[in-house]
Amino acid sequence: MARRLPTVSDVARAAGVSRQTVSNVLNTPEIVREATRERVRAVVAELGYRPHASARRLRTQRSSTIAVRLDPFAGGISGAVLDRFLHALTERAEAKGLRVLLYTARDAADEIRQFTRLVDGSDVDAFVLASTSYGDPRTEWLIAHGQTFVTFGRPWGVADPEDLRHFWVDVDGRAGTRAATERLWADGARRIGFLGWPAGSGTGDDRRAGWAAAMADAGVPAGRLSRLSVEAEDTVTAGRTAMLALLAREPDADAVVAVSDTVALGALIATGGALPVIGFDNSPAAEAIGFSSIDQRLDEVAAAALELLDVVGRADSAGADGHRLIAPRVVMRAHSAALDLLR
Amino acid sequence: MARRLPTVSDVARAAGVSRQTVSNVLNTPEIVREATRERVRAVVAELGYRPHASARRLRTQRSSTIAVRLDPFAGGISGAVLDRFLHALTERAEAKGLRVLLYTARDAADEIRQFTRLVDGSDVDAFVLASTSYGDPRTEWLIAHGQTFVTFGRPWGVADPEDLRHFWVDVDGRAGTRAATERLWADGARRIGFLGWPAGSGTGDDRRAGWAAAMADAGVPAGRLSRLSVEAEDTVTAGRTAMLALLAREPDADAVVAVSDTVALGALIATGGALPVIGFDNSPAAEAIGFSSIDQRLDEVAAAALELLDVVGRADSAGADGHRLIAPRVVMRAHSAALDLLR
DNA sequence: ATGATGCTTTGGAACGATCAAATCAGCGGA
DNA sequence: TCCGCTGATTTGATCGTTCCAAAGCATCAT
Repeated sequence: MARRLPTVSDVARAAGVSRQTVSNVLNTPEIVREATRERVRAVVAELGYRPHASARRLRTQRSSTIAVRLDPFAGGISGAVLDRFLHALTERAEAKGLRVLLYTARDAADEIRQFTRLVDGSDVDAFVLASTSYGDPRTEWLIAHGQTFVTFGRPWGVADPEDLRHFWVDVDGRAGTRAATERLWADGARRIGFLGWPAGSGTGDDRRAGWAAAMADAGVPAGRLSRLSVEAEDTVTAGRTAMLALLAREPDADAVVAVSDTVALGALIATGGALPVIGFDNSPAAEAIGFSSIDQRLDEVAAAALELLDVVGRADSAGADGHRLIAPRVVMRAHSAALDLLR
Repeated sequence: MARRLPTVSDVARAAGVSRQTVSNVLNTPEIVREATRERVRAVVAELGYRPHASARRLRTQRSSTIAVRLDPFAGGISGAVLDRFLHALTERAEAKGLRVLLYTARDAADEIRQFTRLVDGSDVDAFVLASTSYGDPRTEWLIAHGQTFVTFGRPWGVADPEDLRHFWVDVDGRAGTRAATERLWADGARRIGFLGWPAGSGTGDDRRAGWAAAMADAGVPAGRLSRLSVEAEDTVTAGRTAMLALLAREPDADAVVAVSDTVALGALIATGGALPVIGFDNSPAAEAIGFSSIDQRLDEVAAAALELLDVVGRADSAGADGHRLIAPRVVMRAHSAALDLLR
């Protein structure tokens, strides 16, 4: 095999034009006369010509590649969220002619070392980061070094979340739990509990706020609200314990919104599936076991992230806003046979 | 920012040698005199020089990049297996100075289209494929086009699995279920059932064979064996149904080995956690809920895959054998609180 | 006719690295 | 002394693409 691949010169010769014209047909077709354009295109198709990616990158000094960190396996039932995001991102990126390069890192310092490696080798021209933390050194490094990047996750706790040097996409957790709560209310539930993470995590607080807002709008007094909300770490057992605590405090609770599928599963086990529970993440476990959950619409998130990178890339990004909030979707599931068996 | 990156010429000038010598220090240090080598290395470190990846690729016609397909999200509890493999692979690849590029494809034809795209653009110089099927057109294409690749998964049903044009790594499912069965036997179980996929899938049959072998070795007669084995599709509900069928046929079954964690979860739900069940994949769900499972040791698999690519790359690969079977490990878990609650 | 105008096309150079062949220095043997 | 040999280093060419400046060439107004 190993046939020699046709080059732009081969195409040019076969089409009776110059190299540059071929290049123009590929990159800026509008400046080439129609007849020439068609002829060149025909030859390209016939020879099966494909531009040599590395040569192009060398010349243009851009790589058309975005780097994504593949996190150390997060564990837990919802661990797959990032992987699903990654999948959606890859698919969208392909459609835009972008490559997705992976890297891993043990900690932030290690990750910054990777940044230098990838940037210095001109391997990538943008980064997509997930799960940013408070005062993240990674984003600071990227900003300081003028790198293009977008994060999946708001920069919680930063003074100016609208800072245009930091582009981000996130899921509107608040809207999600709000919608879930309203859905349960519409279905007749009146004492809807919330199992959330301990206060202090931006994401967790945001999700709790959505539930609280929906309940308040429905006229539930604040005093009752605070009794209906229980905190739990993100494990199945903690979810179970929290659910039991909730029932002890409010025996007539008639539905629950949980901050994650993991916690939701704990709640389901505690009640034997007697109460409707809506989790968060729409994880494989939720699907397999058959309970309702809030879907993050990672496909939309990925699309938005790439759109933002487009914007970042262009010089005229001054006017555009640098972030997107994606509204999640509540996926209701009838209790499955498997779930009934929990009883 | 956007400082100009130092090139090999800059280093050469600063070190008072020629470009080529710098290149030699980097690629074939042994042919450079010690004193020169050290001097160049010092300058490299001082200037923070890093070779421009695309330029090198253009010249050498190799990319130091391997492509991995990110499958359309498989769904189901065990869906994360591939993602974990991917993570392990990325980590190992980094250590070897390889980049990992992702791509997606809807079907085999689409995937072959991706092959051409990646190969023609000289983007990658090896492929890692997962979950190969019988008479896989993808591997045939890769062989026909002289591409370097390794598969995670045996070429089931191929005439000569030792075919040296097809390198593969796989998990020894048979050894895994065998070990699991022996473990249960050692713990006192005597009527150990097996919940497997319908006959015909190489992987599923292999896993069943391990259980059957262990049971036969322990002296269980063939007639009883066939009654202890039940088939189930890979869903929680099918697992539950199969478990009920097994119990109807053999009411005194006292333990179960399942072909996957999904099926295992169904079995657990059916029995309320009364019988010990060992699943396969050691998925997040197994960890979260707390039941035993067979771990595929994806880290080993990834390392082996990269080793094989090394071998493939070298010309002297004639002597080496072209595959690796990784023995999985049984992870026993005490019944967790969550599991007890299933009761 | 002439030159200005706008659109297409062209040849040469450059991107940053490595390959292949040439050069150079040092050394032993004839 | 001169030649050949070995090992270390340098020079020139090249990979495939796009950028740049300028040339070609109709068309149109002067």
